[in-house]
Amino acid sequence: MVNFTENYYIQKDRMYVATDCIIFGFDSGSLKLLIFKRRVKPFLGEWSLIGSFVKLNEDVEEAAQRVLEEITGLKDVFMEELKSYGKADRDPGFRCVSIGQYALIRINDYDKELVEKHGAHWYDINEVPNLVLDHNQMVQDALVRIRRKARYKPIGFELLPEKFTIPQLQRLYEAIYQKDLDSRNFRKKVLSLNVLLKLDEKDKSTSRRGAFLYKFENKRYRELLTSGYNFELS
Amino acid sequence: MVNFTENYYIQKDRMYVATDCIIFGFDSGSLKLLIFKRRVKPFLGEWSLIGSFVKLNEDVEEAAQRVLEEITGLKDVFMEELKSYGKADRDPGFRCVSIGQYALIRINDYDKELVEKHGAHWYDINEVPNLVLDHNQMVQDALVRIRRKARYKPIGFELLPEKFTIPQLQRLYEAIYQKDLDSRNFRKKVLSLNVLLKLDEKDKSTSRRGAFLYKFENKRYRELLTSGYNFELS
DNA sequence: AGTTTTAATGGTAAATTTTACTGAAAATTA
DNA sequence: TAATTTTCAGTAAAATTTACCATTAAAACT
Repeated sequence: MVNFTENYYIQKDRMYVATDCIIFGFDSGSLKLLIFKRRVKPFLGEWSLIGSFVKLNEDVEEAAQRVLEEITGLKDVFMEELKSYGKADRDPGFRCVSIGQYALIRINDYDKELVEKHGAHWYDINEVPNLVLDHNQMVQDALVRIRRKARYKPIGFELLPEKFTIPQLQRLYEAIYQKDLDSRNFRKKVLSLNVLLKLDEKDKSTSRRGAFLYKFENKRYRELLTSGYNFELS
Repeated sequence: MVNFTENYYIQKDRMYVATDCIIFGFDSGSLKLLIFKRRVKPFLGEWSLIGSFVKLNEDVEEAAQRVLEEITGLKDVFMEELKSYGKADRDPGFRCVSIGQYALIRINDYDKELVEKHGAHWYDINEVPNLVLDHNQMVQDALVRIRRKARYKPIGFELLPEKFTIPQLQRLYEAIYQKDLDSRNFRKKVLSLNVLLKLDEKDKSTSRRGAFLYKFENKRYRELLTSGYNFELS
């Protein structure tokens, strides 16, 4: 919510706008959330999402991208607004409306040192500890959102490396939907969407036989969209 | 966005939060939007959504309900957050983040005099004039949202009178999805959802034969939800 | 070298859902 | 009482989803 390292001088009779990032990754078959141990008061030592005030001359979206880059070293991360959190009493110190934004990142791309420097930790989505303020609510809302959105927009690919196998993709969707999928039916369905490019390479890290690698063809997807196509993967 | 009748003294070096309401109704087979001719500077005489600053001691949601009640006389209207509009330069006068909220109202319930007193007008969704600031964008975003959401949540009923006929419901969905639906298939589908209660009354205002009236059973719907049911109406 | 093991694939048949379509019933108007 | 209009019921074809079996490719283990 509020990053006091920025040394703002807070005034009680003013409205502030902040943004908080709900950062998701995918690893070892489950969704992960990146959270931070606060190093400043208030809430020193407690777990929290990462966030910042929105500056007067800065777009809300810019603020979120700025925070995310400071923490992960990544630019142009997939990020979308979740919703605003606008209860008058949500922050006991002063009045602040926070705009929640969820980010999907490829968990191996980020700058590990940078992340550790900020006291961050990846938590399995089912083991997230208590967070400050309404941050647990934000996480739950974000999960509901991506579970819905993954059905009709290809956001899942933001969580995978550029090259991935069908079984990997399936494990991702199983983690998102929290249910097992039939591998043959999943393959049939996803390939029928016509947005995956099969490569000549195999990934042999997880199986003996090895599985073919694929790429998501964003350009193709956008073209199809213009002619009434709709992505659907449940 | 900003209601200057409230006589705020705006300061350039501060952040403000406002809320704007995208108010939808349904009448004569099409979706309508309630907009206002501004009676104060700036943008005097131009069309605009209705909105207000969010007060320091007020939830964002409360602010929206307050505005809506001032204008339509209605309390407890169905309203949900759309998204925030946070571009730094969106308002030329000062820095203001607006939280867009869309409301669905039963078009005959509102207080006509009150609405007229505020210089308001219902516009067909396809004939909305130029609005101030980014308000046209808000309307478009809200339309996309309800077109999506109507598929999986029973929000449509918020736009109809408590008692409605199946053909009425169908015309509503046709207006939302902008495509014709087969009446027999629509009826079959909607009745199979098990959330409509058939009444003994008929509505004869639109046809000779008269069509049976139905009610949406919210309680039933909520019960079904708890056991893995999902509403879907396309 | 051959057998076992394990995950990745290709395929097919049953079950379910969606789509397309015809016609009768109920009331009003002429 | 005939014509008109809108509601509403049922069924067959088409498409999609689901539930399975079988084969393949490569590594691991005799």
